[in-house]
Amino acid sequence: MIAEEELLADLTPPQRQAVTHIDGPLLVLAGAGSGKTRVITRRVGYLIQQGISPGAIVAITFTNKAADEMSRRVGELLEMKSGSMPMVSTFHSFCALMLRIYGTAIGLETNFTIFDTGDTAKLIRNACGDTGALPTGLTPAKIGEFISRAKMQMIKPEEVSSRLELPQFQASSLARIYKRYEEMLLENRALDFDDLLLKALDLLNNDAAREVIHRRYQYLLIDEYQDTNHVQYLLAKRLSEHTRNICATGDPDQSIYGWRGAEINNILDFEKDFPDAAVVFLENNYRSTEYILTAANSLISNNKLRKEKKLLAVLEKGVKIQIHSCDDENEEAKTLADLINQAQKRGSKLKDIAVMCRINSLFRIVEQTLRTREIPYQLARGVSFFQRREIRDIMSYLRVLVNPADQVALERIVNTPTRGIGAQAQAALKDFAQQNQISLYQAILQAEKIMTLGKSQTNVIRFGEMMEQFRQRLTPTSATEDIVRHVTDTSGLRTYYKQIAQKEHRTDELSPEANLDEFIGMAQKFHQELPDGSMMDFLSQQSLVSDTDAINNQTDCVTLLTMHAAKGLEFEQVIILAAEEDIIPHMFCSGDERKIEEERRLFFVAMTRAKKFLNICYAHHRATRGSYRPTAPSRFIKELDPQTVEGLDVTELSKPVRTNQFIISPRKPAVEASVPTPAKPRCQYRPGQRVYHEKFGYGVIQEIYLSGANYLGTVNFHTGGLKKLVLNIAPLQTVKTDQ
DNA sequence: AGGTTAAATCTTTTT
DNA sequence: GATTTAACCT
Repeated sequence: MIAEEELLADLTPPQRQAVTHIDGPLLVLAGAGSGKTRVITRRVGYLIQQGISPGAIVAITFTNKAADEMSRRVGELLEMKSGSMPMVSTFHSFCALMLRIYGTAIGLETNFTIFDTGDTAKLIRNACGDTGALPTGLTPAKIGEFISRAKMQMIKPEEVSSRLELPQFQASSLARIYKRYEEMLLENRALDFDDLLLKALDLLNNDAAREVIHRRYQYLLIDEYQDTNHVQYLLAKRLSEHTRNICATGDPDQSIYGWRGAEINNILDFEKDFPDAAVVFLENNYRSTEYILTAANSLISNNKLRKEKKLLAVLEKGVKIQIHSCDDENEEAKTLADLINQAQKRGSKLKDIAVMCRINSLFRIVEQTLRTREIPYQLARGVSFFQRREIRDIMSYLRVLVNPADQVALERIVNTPTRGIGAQAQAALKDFAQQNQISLYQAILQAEKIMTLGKSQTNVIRFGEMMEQFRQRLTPTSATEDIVRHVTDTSGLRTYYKQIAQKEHRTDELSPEANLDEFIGMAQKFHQELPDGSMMDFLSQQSLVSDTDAINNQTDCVTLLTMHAAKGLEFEQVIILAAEEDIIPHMFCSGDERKIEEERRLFFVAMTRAKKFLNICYAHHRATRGSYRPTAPSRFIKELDPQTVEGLDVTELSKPVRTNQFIISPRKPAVEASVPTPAKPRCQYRPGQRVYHEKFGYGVIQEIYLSGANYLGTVNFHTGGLKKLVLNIAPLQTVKTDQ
């Protein structure tokens, strides 16, 4: 245990004030890069140093990665054994844990499965089938979002039409689907992400459970408080009401999850909720150089609904922000690769560079370019691994073992790999289950009684026996890793995917089988880190991973991430791509000033991740969803203090924001195809038109121009990219290009 | 009727 | 660009 002086030695007065505050509510308004993580870590250390039991402390972070990081730092600080560490976790993980331990108090089966968005969509699809209503124009995913929003506002199915403004024809069917969806969750013994929070709240409203939990946790810290939603707010109040020891840290200017129900007012009204709260402002920025901060300040000051505040620079002026104007997304990707090469020449490490984008889909071209230029990169997409077919398959097996009521998982694996239990057989099983009021799994175990199964009967019996055998292996003492390996090998999954790979003779490094092995590796790691952890805990952990969790700080490569995923991180150099209207701010905002302010905060978050170098790129044309369109630079570029930027052509910013017409590139004179040009060959095509080419398939014409006696044009093909073609004769003819 | 192919439609961010 | 729907062909 280290001495008090050591804990406080290198802190500024406000930091010290936050760290040494022990009892009663505390609000730390910490600007970007103001040493917030350090303050939280030290405060946890200080509390323990003052004799508070580590087990009485809960610190809530926004991601699991942040939780691990903080845990590590606290451990380092106090040189503690892992056994007596404070709880550091995300809201969702913490709630899941409470529910696993105390859930029986509110009648919850504690082996519940956690349903992710994919499972949820499946359930909604089924719920629509049952209620016989799929509202037109709504996808299961959309309905899922709607239900999630309703749940976070604690609106019950029967309150949908009265508490939400919806057209009547939608309200009633949505309410019906929502109701059925909730029933089905119950039947599956499953909780969705929202349920984790809601049931935890139920738990805290239960006198017996609350008393135990209150006795256990005496000090609550919540980071990124500006991004908590209403239910999390209620949880926070409940969790701290007995001691009033609540410490919230955050920054209203970094609230970027409003679309997910986060309420910025939680942090703005903290002092109303806790009138005796001590408030500490951390305004010195120790991360970024002055030019970057001045620019960030000038940007964010455009938000009208905001408390005036400034980030104060501590570091030197540094380098101005570089703006890069590019022709299209290909040139942008080239610029990016050049910037990275420059940084390498300068002596920077690749892992100190981040490439940020508003939307994931824009990374496709970037990835291609980085691969051809042989620049190693990592994409912050932790969840995508768990979306893969083979991973969902193996996880479904494990889920059924832990929770046989999990019908979504069971339906997935009953005929994967194919074992002669087809659609009719599955329907027969479901019929039998419904008639006898038993679960699908129980029906499978009673297959010998179901004559309607016909030829499939023996297959079903064999499947049931196999699953039961797996279940017997799953004892509290069995190693998770062994079960995962055993199931992968004996269920037939491995051979199934091996065969598929052979048939398609694909030899990519990320084969399904390799992914299965990687998953086994994850189970192994889990078992090493947590020898007492059960399969249930393993599955819980895997379903609550986030994109940011996948970021690896060890390997030396460029990190590609969305601006949202960048929250809480910092890099020596940040390169922002596609700073264009309709991308950031996203077209989804459509003039809604509050939404645009959130987009501005998002841009602010992205900028303030940079320590020394900040590059902002935009293109004049961009191919999105197959069609090639002109774009305009983001209004946020115009809002940056001109003194802090370099390479900006102001005239480009004053161009008309958007037209529906094709803008003719000044460098390659184009001819409007509709304008008759008498003595010249006729052109039957025009920009934006969809065309078919025998060799390249479908594509969209980008521009047309006259070259000698022929009309030439570039066409963006869905497969194969840009091609130059002769357009005045049909069919389209390819010409040689330098591309 | 079933299976293939063309056209139309929808595009954010994530625990 | 991906996915879903409509249309077409055998």
